[in-house]
Amino acid sequence: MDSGELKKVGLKATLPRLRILSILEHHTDDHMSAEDVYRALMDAGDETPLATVYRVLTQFEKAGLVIRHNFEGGRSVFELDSGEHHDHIVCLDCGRVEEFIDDTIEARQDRIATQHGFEISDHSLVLYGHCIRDDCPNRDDR
Amino acid sequence: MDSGELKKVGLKATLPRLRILSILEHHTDDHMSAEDVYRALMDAGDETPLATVYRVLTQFEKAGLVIRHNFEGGRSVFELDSGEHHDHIVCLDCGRVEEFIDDTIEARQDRIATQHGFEISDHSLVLYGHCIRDDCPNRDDR
DNA sequence: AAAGGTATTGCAAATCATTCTCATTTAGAT
DNA sequence: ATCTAAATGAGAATGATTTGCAATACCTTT
Repeated sequence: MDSGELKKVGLKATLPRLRILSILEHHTDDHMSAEDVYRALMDAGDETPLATVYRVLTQFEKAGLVIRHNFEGGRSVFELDSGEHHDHIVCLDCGRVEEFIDDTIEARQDRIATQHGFEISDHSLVLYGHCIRDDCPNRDDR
Repeated sequence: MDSGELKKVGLKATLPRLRILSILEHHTDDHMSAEDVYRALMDAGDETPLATVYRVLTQFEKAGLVIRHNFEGGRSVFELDSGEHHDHIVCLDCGRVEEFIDDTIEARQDRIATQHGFEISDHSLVLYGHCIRDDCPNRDDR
């Protein structure tokens, strides 16, 4: 168990925290909602209540272990902070999330912020669209 | 009253809708939450319930009159659709919102979406930072 | 290895933003 | 002026997330 990971950021290595960290590390989809994590715990036989999942995820966020995203639809998704910043493309049909980085865009953003008298501390760029894949239930609506 | 505005997009010109449209048009801050609109109505002496505000704003969104944004913090903000797409810079201290457009970024986004096999339908680019202005209560925290 | 103090958990209830139900009212057509 | 479908008002319902508090588990001290 990587209880060291937790202590390193000043968090006690408790069972719920270790379990949730492990799930975030091993799950196929990097981007999980609190509900997703909760269900993954259940599937693993751990009856950790949803409230604890939220609490732990928020602690992880504060500690810099995870990043919280507010994609469309009101619910938050969390991903382990790999240290490398990136932006996202979200499929509105199947919910698939892809990551990308574009240095030109990054550079432009900084310039724009400066021009407007802002000291930028963070940014969020999310492209929403429809992915062209067989396994995507391309909705006919819209 | 611009009841024509509403009929043009296929909405009956009802009192609540006219009032809310008027508020969106005349308010100093272009970006208002449902709660903001609700309070503005109250201040004007109209006791339109919050539920109606939400309903009307959602109808306006569907009709293309307003755009809904999901900035940080879970709450949605609405702005009249001027027809010209733009992105946002939000000050984390005073909440001020500025708008900008950058053609280079726009073009890059399309390219990235295509490269990833996505047909882009929308995007959201929000820069979060701290603005350097006297009237901004530059918090000492962080 | 056992004890103690404090952070953390579990549970249930609370909160927040937003949506829905349904009876009543109203805009706009006849 | 009348009628009908659509819209509103009021309050309850919902879904996501947070919080209060008593019970429990870490980690340090002995």
